[in-house]
Formats: sequence, structure tokens, C-alpha cells
Amino acid sequence: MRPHISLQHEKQRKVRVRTIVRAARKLFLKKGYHATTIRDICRESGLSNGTLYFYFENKDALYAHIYEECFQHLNDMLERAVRPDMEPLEQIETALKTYLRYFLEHREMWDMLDISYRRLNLPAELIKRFDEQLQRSYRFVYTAVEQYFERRGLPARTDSRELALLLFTSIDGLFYDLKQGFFEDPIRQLTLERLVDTQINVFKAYLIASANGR
Amino acid sequence: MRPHISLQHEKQRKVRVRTIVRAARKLFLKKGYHATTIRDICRESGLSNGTLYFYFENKDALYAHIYEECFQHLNDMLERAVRPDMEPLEQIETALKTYLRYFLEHREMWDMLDISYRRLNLPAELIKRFDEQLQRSYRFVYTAVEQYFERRGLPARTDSRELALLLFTSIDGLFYDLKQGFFEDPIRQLTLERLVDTQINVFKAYLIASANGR
Amino acid sequence: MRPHISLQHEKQRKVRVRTIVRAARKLFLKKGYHATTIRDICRESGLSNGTLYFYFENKDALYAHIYEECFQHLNDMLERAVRPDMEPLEQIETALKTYLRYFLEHREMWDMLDISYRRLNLPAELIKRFDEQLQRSYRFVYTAVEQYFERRGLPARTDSRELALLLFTSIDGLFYDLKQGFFEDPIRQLTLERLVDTQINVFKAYLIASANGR
Amino acid sequence: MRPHISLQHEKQRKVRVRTIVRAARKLFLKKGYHATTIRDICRESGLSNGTLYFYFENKDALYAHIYEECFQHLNDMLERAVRPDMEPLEQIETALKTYLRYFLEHREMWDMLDISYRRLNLPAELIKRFDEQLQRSYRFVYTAVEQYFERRGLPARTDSRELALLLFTSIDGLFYDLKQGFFEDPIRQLTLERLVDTQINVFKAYLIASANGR
DNA sequence: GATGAATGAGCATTCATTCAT
DNA sequence: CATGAATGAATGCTCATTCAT
Repeated sequence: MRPHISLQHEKQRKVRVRTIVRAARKLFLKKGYHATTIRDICRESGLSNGTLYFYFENKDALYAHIYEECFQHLNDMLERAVRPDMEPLEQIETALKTYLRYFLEHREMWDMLDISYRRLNLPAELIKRFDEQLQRSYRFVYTAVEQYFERRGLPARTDSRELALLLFTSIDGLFYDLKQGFFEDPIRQLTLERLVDTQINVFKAYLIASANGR
Repeated sequence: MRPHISLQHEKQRKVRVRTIVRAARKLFLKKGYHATTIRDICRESGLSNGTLYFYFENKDALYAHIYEECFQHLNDMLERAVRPDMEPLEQIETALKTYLRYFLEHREMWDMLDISYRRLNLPAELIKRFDEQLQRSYRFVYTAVEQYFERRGLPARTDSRELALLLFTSIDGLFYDLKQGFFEDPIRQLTLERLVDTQINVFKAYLIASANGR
Repeated sequence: MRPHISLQHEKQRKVRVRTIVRAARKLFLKKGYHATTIRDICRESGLSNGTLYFYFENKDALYAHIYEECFQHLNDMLERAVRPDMEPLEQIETALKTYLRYFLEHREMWDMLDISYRRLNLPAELIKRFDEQLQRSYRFVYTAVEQYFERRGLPARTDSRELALLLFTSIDGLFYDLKQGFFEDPIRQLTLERLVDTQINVFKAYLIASANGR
Repeated sequence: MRPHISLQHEKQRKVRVRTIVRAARKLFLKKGYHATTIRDICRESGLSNGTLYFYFENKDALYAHIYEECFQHLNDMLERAVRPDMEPLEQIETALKTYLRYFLEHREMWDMLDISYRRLNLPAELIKRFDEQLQRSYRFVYTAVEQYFERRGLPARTDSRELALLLFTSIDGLFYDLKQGFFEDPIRQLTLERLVDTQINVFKAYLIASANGR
């Protein structure tokens, strides 16, 4: 009827949602899911207690919204960076470095993904959606490694999956442990890029060697 | 005076503590620290609400007890397995495989360690103790890699730390992602040992190459 | 912006606070601080458990609020009644009779003041504030007695403090013991005013005698 | 049957009771009735939790025992000090000074009496017993004042009760307020005896004047 | 007699969520 | 749409009391 007003509304709504999401993510990360109260989030957003419930069904839904957004963001970055016309090795390197960039530039999003969504009693449907997003992220490395072996005319199917897996998880492990605070601060900031570089080189060397070796 | 009775008591006490610890660990892992209530733990242990407080000062203390126990266990296993008279490469391989064994045989303990104790507002003294245990675990790989380079007459100090770090974190990442449920079940169980093996080989190849290369 | 609504709210808030305070005071007096539960107070006020915490930070804060209110009330009454232009003897008599009136008309407030706030582990800042209020009450008699001696050209400084003290404490003792239930009911109500009168006369006689005597 | 053993037992029992009572009184006074736990008392007495219940039915009974003991002690002191053959004025003075001595030398007992036993939901029978003890204490001053008026051939019955009352309560008030911490420390310790003296003199003067005046 | 482990009702307080205004 | 007062179930924890040993 009054599309003009409706558009206005839609825009306002999005602004509000952004405000809430930003506040909530900040707090979830600082204090964890349970220690963050709806009150906290509302205070941080400058909204009243009840208003939040106009934009999100409940605390879990808000959490899920943020969680999905983070995944989306990572996958969008990967999609844009990893072009199908690149060489497989370049694809792999690009994927992992993009992942590093995501970690460095959107740390709060990466951290978000780590809080296992399986612990939160989310509805099964949501869990499934998250799982799919996750697989999407992994696929970028999987397919690149597979292409690499394919182009070399190697059948080793499991091998390629295995290596893709290890590639990804080794970088993940680096980030995880960093987050847990398992290395001293000095090392941490100085060489994260170098560490990822080395890790990539270790694998590249192995890939080339194993491709040649056969 | 009456050592018999005292011993009885001591034994009983230990049995109770074990019962509580087992129940608590199970629940902490299933539902996370915050979502696990004292009532849950007591119900699971078959004890009344107040009894738990006879054995543990409070929820945090119970959590800390379990956490430390897990660390202790891992470090004890590493200590027993990694002998100083082994070849450095053997030490490395043994350390990582012991870590794998710990993960496979005492999964619930490994999982426990992952719940970052930094998020829990534990007393500073406890955090410090946990940090030390953690460093102890890492040391097993550090020192082995360092020895390897030393014996080859290579000075590259940071290099060795860097590689030790990557070795450890890459295995950690494997376990982390497995825990988060990032691979499909079939693959998971069949090849975890093989994955770790491959990961170790990847690094061994790099180590040998980099030692030779110089 | 919308002062109308804001005023409404403010008024409603005050009404609620009054309801809670009345209920709490009643119960604190009947059962003492510790034996009075938040549940009791909420039931008595017709509120739900959580609502109280919307108006008072916690049990101690509620207690402190009531306590201070009682002091305030007494001191306000004294301030209004004891005019600086009165004769010292009249000031003294007025102060003590005002105190009696406070006791008779606002018994529940007087009783409140008796529950020593020092036993309650209140924050130091609160204790200090209460101490000041207390001194304010005493000052009314102190200064009057001092004026009396001054006007008579007597230096006896400690004497005047001493007598002021005894004046006040003797009335206090009367009230205390009455409260403890140390006299039989019949006497209690019939002659409290007369008792205070006699007490005042006893002191007046001594004051005059001691002033003349020197 | 075996009176010897029975006597032993009886003695042991009394020792235990004393130990418990001393510990309990100390704690009740330091922390108040509610904040003192049975555990506290047992720890202080060096006994186990259950043993206390062999000597006292429950926490209230223990409290009541102590309370009565304090009263008993005061009345015994008064009985011994106030001889019927003394002059009435001497009797009065002796009674009040004995009361002061009790306060100074057995402060912990006097303090005990102040915690109103009416708040504690004790059985009615106990309350009655305490009331009687209380009346006994007052009687020492009552009768002396009455004798004083009688000997002077004055009928003024209520007058004598009134004055006796005021005598007692004024001293009581002094002690109460002192306990509540209503005066600064310096005054407190230096002149308590003098304050009581003055208070007694004030009354003596009034007594003599009122006896002469009629 | 003595012990101390066990009990469970009860406490102050928090917090996601609702709903009248 | 927005508010914020109200709700009440739930939480970690305490403690008087009991009872098997």
C-alpha cells in the first residue's frame, strides 16, 4: 500500500538489527555466551529490554544470527579470492591466506565461530545450516588439492582429501591455540603471518615431493 | 591412633571424589561449564545437593580439580613415553603419537582441556598453575626439535621453535576440528591414526630437507 | 520529552518503594534482620521475588534505606521542634519530649534504629553515614546543655557533656527496656509520658542545683 | 550401680558443657546469633559436629542455656552484694554499682542479655523463665527504693516504683548506648565509673529532696 | 560416647522473557 | 514501535540436624 513507508521501515529495521548485532557480538566474545545477559546487550545498544525481542525471537536466535553472519562473511571472502582459473597450488595458497586475513582483520568473527554451536541446544535445523556453511569453507581447499592431483594424473583420491584436511586443520590449530593463549605474546604478533607461510611451505614441499615421487 | 578407620575414611573419600569427578566431567563436556548445574552433577552422582560441598569448596574448585587432573594425566603419559635417550626424531614422533593415544583413549580428558579456562574467571593463581602445565606439555616437542637441530650443528633457534609450534598446533587443530564435528563420522574413526601419521611424515620430510638443505 | 509519562513513572516508583519499605520494616522488626527473608518481604508486599530487586540493589541496601529514613525522620522532627531561640532548659525539655513523641508515634522507626547496624557487615561508607546521623541526634541535647552552662558563666565543659550524655541515655534506656519487654504491659502504656517527665525533672533539679551550687 | 563411674561421667559432662558454652558465647557475641553456625561452635570447642547434639538439644537450647546462665550470674552477684541490713540508700547504690561491676567484669555476659530473647522463637516456657529472672534483677532496686520511702513514712507507692524503674533504666541506657558504639572511645573507657556515679548522685539528690520536700 | 558424612530445605540473587501502557 | 516494570523458575551455596559406624 505505502511502499515508501515500508521501505523506510525496512531500512530502520536493518539499522537496529546492526546495532544489536554489533553490541551482542562484542559482549558474547568478551564474556562468553552465558555470562552475557540480554540486559547487557540492550544497555550496550541503547535500547530497552523489550525492544530487542521485537527484532530477535530470543537470545539463541540472536546468537544464531551472528554465528551465521560470520560464516557467511568468511565464505564470501573465500569465494571472491579463490578464482577457479587459478593454478591449484595458487588456489590453495590463496585460500589459506584469505583465511589468515579473515582471522587478522575480523578476529571477532573468527572467534565467534569457535564457540561450538553444538553446545547451545539450538534447533536441529540451525545446526544443519551451520554444518553446511562449514563444509562450504572446507571445500575451497578440498577442491584445489583434488584438482592438483587430477592435473598430475594421479588417482589418489583419499590422499588428496587427507592432505586438504590436514592443511586446513593445521592452520585452524594455529589459530585455536593462539586464541587459547598458548604462546607467549611476543611470538604471537610478530610471526603469525610467517608461521602460516611456513606451514603452507611445509605442505607445498610435501605435495610437490609426493606428486613427483609417484 | 586408629589408622584402620582413618584409612577406611580416606579410601571412602577418594571413591566419592572419583564419583563426583566422573559425573561432573561428563556433564561439563556435554553441556559446558555454565549450563551444568550443581544439581545436575549431584543427581548424576547420586548424591544430595549439599554433599558435593563436603568434597569440593565450590563449582569452580571442582572444575579446576578436573582440569588439572587432565593436564597431569597427559603430562605423565608424555613423561613416561618420551625418553631422553631416544633420537630426536623418535622423540618427536613418540610425543605426538602419545598425544594421539591420550586423545583416543582419554577423549573426555582431552576435550576438557579445550574449554578455555581463561573465560571462567578462575582465581589468578589457578590460571598460572594451568599455564605452567600447558607449557610442560609443549616442552616435549620443543626440546626434541631443538635437539635435532643442535645435533646437526645448526644454530637456527627461532626456526626450531617455529617448527615445534607448528607440529603441535597442527595436531591440535586436527583434534579441535574433529571435536567441533567438522568431518563426517566415517572418515573420522578410520583414519585418525593415519592422518596423524601423515602429518608427522609431512613434518619429518620438511625437517630432514631443511637440515640437509643448509 | 514526555514529562507526563515520566512523572507517572516516578510516582509509581515511589509508591512501590513505599510498599516494600513498609513491608520490610514490619518484618525486620518482628523477626530481625536475618530471620526475615526476601521472600517474606515480597509476599508481604504482594510482589514477585524478582521485582524487589528492581527497586533495591539487595537486602542490605533495602535495610540501609529504611535505617537511614528512620534517622532522617527523627532528626527532622528534632530540627523542627528545637528552636535556637528557646531557653536552654526549654530546648532540653523539648528535645527529649520530641524524642518521646517520635517513640510513641513512630515506634516502628525507633525500634528499627535499635538493631545495631554495626553487626550487619554493611559497607564502611554506610556505617559512617549512620554514625553521622546519630551524632546529629545527640547534638540537640549536647548543645542545649552546653548553652545552659555557658549562660550561667560556668566553664565546666566535661560536666555538660557528661550530663547531656546521661540525659539522653537515661531516656534511651527507658525505651530500650520497654522494648525488651522488661515492665509489665499495664504500667508501660499508662505512665511512659509521666516517666519521661519525671526523668526530665530529676535532671532539671540537678542542673539547677549544680548551677546554683557553684 | 556404679556411682563411681557415674560421677566421673557427670564431671566429664560438665567440662564438655563448659567448653561448648564458652565457645558459643564468644561466637554469639562476636557474630550474632544467626551468623554463628553450629560448625563454628564445634570447631572452636574442638568437638565434632554431632557431639554438640549430645549435650544440647539444638542451637536454640544452647543459646537459652547461655542466656539463663548470664542472668543467674548477675542475680547471684546482686544477692551476695545487697544485704537486707543495709540502709536503703546504700542498698540502691550497692545494687547499681554491682550492676556496673558485672558489666565491667563480665561484659560478655551483659552483652548476651541484650540480644532480645523474644526475637528467637523460643518456647513460651523459656520466655517465661527469662522474664522471671529479669524481674528478680529489678527487684533489688525496687525493694530498696520502697524501703526508703517506707522508713520515711511516705505512702507514695507508684512514686517509688517509678523512681526505681528510672534508676535502673538510666544505667541500662548508658550500657546499651555504649555497646551500640554511640560515644567515642576515649570517653567510654575513662569515665564509665564516673558516669554511673554521677547518675547515682543525680537520683540520690532527687530522692533526698523529694523525701524532704513532702 | 564420639564422629563426620550425608541430607535437603532454604537463602539471596539473577535473568530470559512477557505484556500493559 | 518502544518501553521498562513484572515475573518466577532456576542457580550456587549454606547450615541445622540426623545417623550409621
